[in-house]
Amino acid sequence: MRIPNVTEIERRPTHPGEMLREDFLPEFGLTPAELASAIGVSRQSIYELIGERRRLSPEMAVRLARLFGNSPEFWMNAQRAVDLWEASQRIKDEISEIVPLSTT
Amino acid sequence: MRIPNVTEIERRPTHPGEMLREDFLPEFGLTPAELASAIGVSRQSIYELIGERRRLSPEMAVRLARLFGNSPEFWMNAQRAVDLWEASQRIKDEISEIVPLSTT
DNA sequence: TGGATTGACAACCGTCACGTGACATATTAA
DNA sequence: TTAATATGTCACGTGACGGTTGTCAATCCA
Repeated sequence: MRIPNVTEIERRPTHPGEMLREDFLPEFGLTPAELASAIGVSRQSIYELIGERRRLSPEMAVRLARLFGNSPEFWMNAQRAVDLWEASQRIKDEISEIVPLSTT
Repeated sequence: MRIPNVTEIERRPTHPGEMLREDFLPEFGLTPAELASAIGVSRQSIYELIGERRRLSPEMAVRLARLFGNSPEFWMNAQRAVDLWEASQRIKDEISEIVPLSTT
């Protein structure tokens, strides 16, 4: 069974902001404002993130990983999936015109 | 033997532009200009990339993957490593002040 | 020699992460 | 109930950055 490439997935992957809002904040009993002060960013940055109006930056990944005890890569994976999905959607037409180099 | 986290690596990880310049272009016998036209971007975009003056964008990852027959994630991995390394360096002091939540 | 290619530069545009300030609406404490 | 605090959103400004277009000297090559 073939493993689908991320660019082929039909539905938009889970935004890291949703993970934060749905899983991490409830699990650790944190409000957005508390999270913000805990990792040293503005309240607005957190609200933008959990509202999925902002991408998760590498800096934010490092901060969150430090607080929650997981890896920056964990957070970046989620964002990368969204980024690639959106990029693929956006330039779908141009991609199909790129002729893959034959590896023979 | 513990596997080091990317944020702990002392030296800057390999920039995807270096991979392009050192490995892919020679291997496939492509000039930067040829690559640019093959994937539908400006010459300048490629020069900036292989000169490591620009990060590899998700769109670029999708384009390169299509041409070279590998995955967008392959290209994004390289860029992510650089991003996390640079972010960690940049906010090193602030990170050490973030108190990890006890998971007990 | 002369045309095409190369690599670098500047100018410009649009997007975006981030902080600050403000404000109406809860929520909580006295 | 009233005062203080917390919440969620909006607007604004800034700096960084990906991308294109245009230019130009240097180089390659037919």
